[in-house]
Amino acid sequence: MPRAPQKRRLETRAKLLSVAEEIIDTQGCSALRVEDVVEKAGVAKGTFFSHFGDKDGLLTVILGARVMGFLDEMEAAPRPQSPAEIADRLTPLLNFVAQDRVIFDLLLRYSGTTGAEVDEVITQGFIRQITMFAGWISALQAEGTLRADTAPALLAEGVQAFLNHVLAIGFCMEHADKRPPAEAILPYLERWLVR
Amino acid sequence: MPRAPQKRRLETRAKLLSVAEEIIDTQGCSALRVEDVVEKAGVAKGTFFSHFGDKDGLLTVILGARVMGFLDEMEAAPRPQSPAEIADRLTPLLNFVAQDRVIFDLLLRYSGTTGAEVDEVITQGFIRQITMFAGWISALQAEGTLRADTAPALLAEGVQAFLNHVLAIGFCMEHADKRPPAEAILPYLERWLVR
DNA sequence: CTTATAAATTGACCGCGGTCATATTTTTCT
DNA sequence: AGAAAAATATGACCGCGGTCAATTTATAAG
Repeated sequence: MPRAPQKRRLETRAKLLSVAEEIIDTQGCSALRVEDVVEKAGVAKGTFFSHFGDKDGLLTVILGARVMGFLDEMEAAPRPQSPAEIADRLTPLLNFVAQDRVIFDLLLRYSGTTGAEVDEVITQGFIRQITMFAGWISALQAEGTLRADTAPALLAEGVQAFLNHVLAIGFCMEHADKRPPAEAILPYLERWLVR
Repeated sequence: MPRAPQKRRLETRAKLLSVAEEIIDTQGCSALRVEDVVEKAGVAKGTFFSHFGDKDGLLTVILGARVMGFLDEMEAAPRPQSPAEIADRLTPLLNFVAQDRVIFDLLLRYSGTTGAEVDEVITQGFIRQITMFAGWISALQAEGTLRADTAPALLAEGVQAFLNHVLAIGFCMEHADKRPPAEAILPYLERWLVR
């Protein structure tokens, strides 16, 4: 079994993460360059890759943590009572993902990982998200608000599909259709969740 | 206005395209390297980029043409009479896109471009595809087969969303769930298109 | 035919993600 | 404490997409 990491390693990792987060917060994910990170952190390039595998590995850790934060908020808020309220709950997460194509691309790459590799933060996030959707839907089905002819799991997957769809659309028309994604998704939810 | 390209330029372009297509057919899109293409075509690197802008530009031309071929087939076939038959019509295109992540990623990047830049082949392909879906749906609504409470355009967009969803899922679970995408999409179509 | 002008091509060069044999530091063992 | 072993860090190096000032080739003008 692998030995616990030494203090030095944890410090190096923390340094790399904090430098990277600062760059992301000030310049966005697209501007993140590994060479900048290692230079500002005062470590060698190889060290970066021994910690995170590749650039996506770093992004996975940082973005995964942020996604988890949004999921915490969603779970803390009262359960939505309608498609419109579901769209409301999604707003912060959608705006976060919509702000940068790099975020969307990275999340999408993991958006179907429901099986193996559950160690990945992002995978856990997706499972949690789908589970949460299914919980919302299931409760609303019981109250008679949503269609009851379809399993909550399938409906939840569909919500995920629409979510990715409006995000993808948003990235394509650079300036046209400035409608926020949470608004764009509503027509789909109303048609998909209500019978 | 720009002058017509010279014969030499057309030959160079054709050579680059044929070499690239051969590599794609034998080794797949992921294995396509610009340096290989220019070497096999006997042309300098800069020439490649003066023709296609970037690597994606080349892929756009080649994959766009192939997608158009699939759309031709779909339009030639008799109009589908049910969600299951819609899934049938989608099968060749879905299998094509599902064969390589690079194809999926590239198509997705253009999948919402309905406004400007209509000169792009892929954009035209998407518009054509959505229009075709809407046509199918509209006809089936008139026959009473599909739900008539929702505009064909919105239903067609939803089909597109599910299509991308099952493809994304397919790429995530490397080996598990070997179900072909056309089969995976059916439950969604039945719930989305029928009331 | 010669010269000016535009089109097409060239290849040295750069940026940046990623690798790996080597060096340094920390831990373990006697 | 000192030696062996394991963990960590290093930086020269590579692959490959992409750039651009300079060169060659084709077309138009005199």
